[in-house]
Amino acid sequence: MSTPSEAPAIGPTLPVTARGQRTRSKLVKAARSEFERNGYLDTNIQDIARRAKVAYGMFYTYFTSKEEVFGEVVAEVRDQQRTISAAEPWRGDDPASRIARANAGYLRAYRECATIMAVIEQVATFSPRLAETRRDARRYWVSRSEAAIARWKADGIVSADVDPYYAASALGSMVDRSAYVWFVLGEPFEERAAVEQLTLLYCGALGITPVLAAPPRAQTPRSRR
Amino acid sequence: MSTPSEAPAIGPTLPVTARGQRTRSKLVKAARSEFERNGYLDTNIQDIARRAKVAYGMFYTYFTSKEEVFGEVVAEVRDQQRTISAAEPWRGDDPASRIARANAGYLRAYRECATIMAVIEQVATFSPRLAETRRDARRYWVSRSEAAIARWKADGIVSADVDPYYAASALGSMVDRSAYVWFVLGEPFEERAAVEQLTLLYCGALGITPVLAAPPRAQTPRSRR
Amino acid sequence: MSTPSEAPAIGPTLPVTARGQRTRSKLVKAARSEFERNGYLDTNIQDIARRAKVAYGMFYTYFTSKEEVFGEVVAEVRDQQRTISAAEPWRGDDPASRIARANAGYLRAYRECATIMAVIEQVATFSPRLAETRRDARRYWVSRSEAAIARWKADGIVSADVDPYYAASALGSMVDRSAYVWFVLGEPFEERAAVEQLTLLYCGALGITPVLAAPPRAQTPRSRR
Amino acid sequence: MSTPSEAPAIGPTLPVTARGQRTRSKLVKAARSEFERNGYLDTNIQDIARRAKVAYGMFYTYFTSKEEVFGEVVAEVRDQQRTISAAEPWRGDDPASRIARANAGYLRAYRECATIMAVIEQVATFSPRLAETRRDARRYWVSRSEAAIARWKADGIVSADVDPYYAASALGSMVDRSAYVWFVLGEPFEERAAVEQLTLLYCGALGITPVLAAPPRAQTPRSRR
DNA sequence: GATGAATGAGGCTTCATTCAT
DNA sequence: TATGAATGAAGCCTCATTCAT
Repeated sequence: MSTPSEAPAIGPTLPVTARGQRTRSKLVKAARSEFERNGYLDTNIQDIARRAKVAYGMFYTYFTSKEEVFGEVVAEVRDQQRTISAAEPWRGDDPASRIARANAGYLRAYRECATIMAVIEQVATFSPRLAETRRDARRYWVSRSEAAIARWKADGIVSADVDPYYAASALGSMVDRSAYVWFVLGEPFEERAAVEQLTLLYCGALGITPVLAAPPRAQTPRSRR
Repeated sequence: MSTPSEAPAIGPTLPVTARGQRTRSKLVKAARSEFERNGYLDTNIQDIARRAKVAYGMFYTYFTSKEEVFGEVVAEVRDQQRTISAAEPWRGDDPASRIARANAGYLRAYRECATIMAVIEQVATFSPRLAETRRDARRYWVSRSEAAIARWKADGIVSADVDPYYAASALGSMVDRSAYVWFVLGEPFEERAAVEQLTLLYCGALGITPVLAAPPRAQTPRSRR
Repeated sequence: MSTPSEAPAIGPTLPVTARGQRTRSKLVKAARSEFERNGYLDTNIQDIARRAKVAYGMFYTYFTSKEEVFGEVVAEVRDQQRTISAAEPWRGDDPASRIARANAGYLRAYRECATIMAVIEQVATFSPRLAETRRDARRYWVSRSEAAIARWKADGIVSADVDPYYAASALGSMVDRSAYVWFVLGEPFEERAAVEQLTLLYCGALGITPVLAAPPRAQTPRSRR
Repeated sequence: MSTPSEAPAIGPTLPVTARGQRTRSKLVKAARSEFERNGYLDTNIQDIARRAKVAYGMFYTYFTSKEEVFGEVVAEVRDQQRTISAAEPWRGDDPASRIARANAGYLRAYRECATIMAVIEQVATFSPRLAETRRDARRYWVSRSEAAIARWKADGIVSADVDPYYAASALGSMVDRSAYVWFVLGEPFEERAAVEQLTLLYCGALGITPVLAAPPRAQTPRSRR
């Protein structure tokens, strides 16, 4: 392994011609497919070029390294997920509704990108650069949750004992890790029930009394074990 | 040569003499150190042998591959953690006390092995074998928690809406991932407060009214960001 | 990494450009030279690349292993030998003439490739694949001889006691092994006399009365110890 | 590979004690078994020691190298074969009977040691030392045959055209190689018929009229092809 | 831009042989 | 003698990256 830390954030040259742009984007697509199929470590440049049906050397015309193209893929994934979770329908303004919507959106977005998420998780364990990126993303939504919780707490909706920072961090970990455990590790679950239970737990943890209409009882998936 | 045939392929054996045992354990220790220092991928056999101050080939006298020593290290870590969390003092028989004790033990054990835990997490992302091991371990404690929650639910201590399986899984993820985020990723936190808040969230999520004596208010760590 | 999965594993391909073709054939030539100089076992990839004046890794661009280039060399040798023995002038249609021509051609072809033949013999002792190839070649010419002998036998030219299969096999062995003993092991002989005597023995064994004009007496080589 | 040429012909020290002798001979026996099972190249010292149930280092107490122990095995094989072929019953004093007896004995001896003979053939292709040994043995029996043929020729029993040296060499090759082809390569044959046909061919080649009683017709083995 | 050949360092593994006990 | 641990050179193969055309 090696994680050069000084490479520019964007490839050698951005393509000028339309043909160049097409080639570059074929490479990104191919890279994503290969990463999804074989993981980061077992994917080599040859594989990517081959799948993109592009000459080997072409890769280095647009990217300086495997890590760089991976960065591109990650950015793409992030956009995709943002779009997906943004598409989650609004459910109401009360905390429970917001939490439910966030959880549903998160799981849905995760599901759509589960395969590549596994790889991102993998790379984050050895690439300082990607780890940093992920940490930044994490901090962003933790601080948003923290702010919301703090607000709710000030409003008396959230239990006074709750520390907004720890709560945001820990409950964020709960949702994020559950998605990984279910979608990536393949532990048994049923998505609708999962969202509902996560929301129930999340609200309960904060001391929020859900305004939800009586939800259907969760069905423990039978296939597990 | 060309056809190894269906060779017996007798791999490395456990050392017979005291000297051999010393050497082998020097290798395991060295391997752990190197893994902790450089991660799994950036550690090579040469490094391990060098640090153990034995000849290169010695490694293969006792292990067949890097993955194999790593397995040994993991087993060692597991034992170490079990010992640590078992040493956590008893706090009471009620659910909240048990939960608090489990969380405290878990975090403490994690803290002691944080560096190698990062590496284990890394390897689990690409080694099916280790991933399997981890999944087994996870299932074990999830099912234990599930059983406890189910019992409490039957006793009316836990909210009727809670599904024991999802709760065990998600709350387990919360604690486990929080430990990773704090100890490995280095996000700011203070252990005592963390235990307390995790417990609070865990209990709240289940709808348990803590029997805890009035706890000191959690201090949001200032150093965070 | 640990699981190459059921990878497509696209091996080396034939070079597309003229330059690549040149390099590839430099490698084959170099391989043959090295095999001839040091034998199969004592030739390593480094040697081949060095002699071809290309980078080490280049070898693996065109071949997967030493065994593979060797196969190429063997094919080349086979072609060369076929060409040589086909060039042997016609001597007549009678059995003795045909036998004489075949023997002369065989020895001549063997002589031209004696050094590499020694290596082929070597590899055939431990490479099942090459052994198979050789066995096939052997079966081919044994069955051709067998057919001829059977024909001659039917025509009353060959003794009735002779079994065509055994005769073809054993006399083939005689010629083949003699070539090895003389050209490879360096036992003393003189080629013209050798051809003549082999033919005499071959014909006599079959009970064929040679139509040959009175041949000059064979000269036992004096240099033999 | 490496074939040190200056090693002493006999191991470091010949064992003095009875126990030492037993150990040494266990090693030779084990070596032979391993060589037979895996060939020379794929047999390592560890295998030999393990099979002999003797400590690894013990090997070097009695032998300086793998090649040396192999030499020992070869000597043993040679003795065994000599014994076997000497046991072949006498058939008469005439050339045909002597030839028949020699061929029968040769094939029988070869059959008994076929597996190790394959290995000896293998090693002879890369070990100058063993090649030398074999060449000596070959020269010995070629010159014996040559002498016999010369005698028969002087007696007018063998055709005047035959050159005793070439005849001895070529017919020796025929028998020797046939044994290899049949016993080692596994080409189809039936031993009794093979001996008979070899003898027929051998005698015919020399122009000897066999005195043999009318032999049963050879049966071409049906399993071939 | 495009192509694919060329480079060579780096890591893994084996195993004959030597040595300490 | 016996034991088995220790040594380290040697070879194999991969692949990220650079270059010539």
